[in-house]
Amino acid sequence: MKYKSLTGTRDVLPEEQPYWRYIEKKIIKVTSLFGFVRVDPPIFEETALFARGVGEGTDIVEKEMYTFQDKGKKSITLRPEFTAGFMRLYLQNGLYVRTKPVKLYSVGPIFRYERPQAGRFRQHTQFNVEALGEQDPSVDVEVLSLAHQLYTEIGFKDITFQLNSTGCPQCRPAYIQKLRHYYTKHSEIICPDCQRRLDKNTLRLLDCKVENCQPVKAGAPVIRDHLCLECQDHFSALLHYLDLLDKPYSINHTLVRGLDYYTKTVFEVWAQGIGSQSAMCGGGRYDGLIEQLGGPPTPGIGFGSGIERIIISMQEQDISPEQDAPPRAFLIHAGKEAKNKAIQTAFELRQNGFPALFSFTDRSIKAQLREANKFGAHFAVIIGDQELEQNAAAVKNLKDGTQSLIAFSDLLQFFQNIE
RNA sequence: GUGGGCGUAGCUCAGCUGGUCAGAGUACCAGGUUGUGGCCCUGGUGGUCGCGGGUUCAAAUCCCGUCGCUCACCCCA
Repeated sequence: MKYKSLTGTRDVLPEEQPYWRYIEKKIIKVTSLFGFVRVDPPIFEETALFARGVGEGTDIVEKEMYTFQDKGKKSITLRPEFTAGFMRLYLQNGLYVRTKPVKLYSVGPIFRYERPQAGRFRQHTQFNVEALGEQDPSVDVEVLSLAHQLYTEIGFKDITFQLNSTGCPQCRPAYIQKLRHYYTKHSEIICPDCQRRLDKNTLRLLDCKVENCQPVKAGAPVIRDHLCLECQDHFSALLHYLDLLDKPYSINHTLVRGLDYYTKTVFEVWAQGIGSQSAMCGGGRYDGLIEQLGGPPTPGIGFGSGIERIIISMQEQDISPEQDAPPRAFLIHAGKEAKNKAIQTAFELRQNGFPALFSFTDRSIKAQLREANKFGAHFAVIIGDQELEQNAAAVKNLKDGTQSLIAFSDLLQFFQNIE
């Protein structure tokens, strides 16, 4: 084979489609219950939007974007995440005049040039939710419980949030200072990666998995103890609401997220079976982002959830997507004239809304029946010389094996009565 | 960008101390009823053993290179 799918991309074959349709169905249901409306920003935007929106220093911007020049010499980037595009859409279309919060969602492909591994692809699909224009903690709960209900509806048991607050521009710098100071004292024992994080990405020190760093990590100052009053209040109110709704969470002081724009609330939902990647959902609040992009001060909170990871996790946990296979007929012919009749009948049934298939090749009745069975047909409609003589077809119910002769003129009605 | 593992029929893999080693399961096709499926039985189609080079009388099997895949790190859904 000369051509292969590119690294980190995958084909979704027919067998996997039921998962996709099942999840889409649940997304439509839950978003509508919560009053979120769908928007679809384009898949590519000008590069600067993502550079500013996601953050110049982030790995995504520094090394993971699919950036290229179009024929007009403009720098274009395939979206590496949804949020920046949502912000642009929100500002450009004046959605800020609508009643707040403006609750939006979308589903679509995301592109990041990364080394693939279990549960990670260069093209993956995200379900993304954003609530814009209101900073009350009840909006945080709105978004979190949407995620919770979605996963529960899909069939996951015991969904628990990993929760943290990463503060705001008022209180975070001081905490980072403190953290850096603490780690500097232990700089000789920590791993090389942590050495680098120390000045480049200080918060990420808390995320290190290296054994030797764990004792240092365990003694590190906790951000919750260093939040400003506003952030403290926001966090406790959020916890209060979660308790009120009985949504399980676990406060994770080491949960930090890789995008610069997060403020206050950050959260993830973890799942089994995605390799070392455990986040099925990740998001948080970003109260400064829109302003940073040139808009009016607008708080926001949202999350992204990887559909592929949801599917992997469903398979891991034996959650199968229910699929409703409508009954359908398979036309079987023996002889040329019968084939004509079979083809005509198939088209007539289809035109009247009843699914019908027929065999293209002139194989034995037995082979055609096997074919019918393989396609999951409910009925085999057998047409041969005998049937043609009687102007009727032998209709066999493949579920219970019964068979009866039905006049051609009654066939359509017969099948329409099935449903 | 870094490190480990692997590349044999459409798919999942066995064979890999070099010499019936080109195999199994599954899928596909056909037969087991003269016009009737699902289970079962039998047979068949199907492979440059990733690619290139080297060692050898002889390589899927050893060595080198190369491409690809995969898992993990970084980071992320």
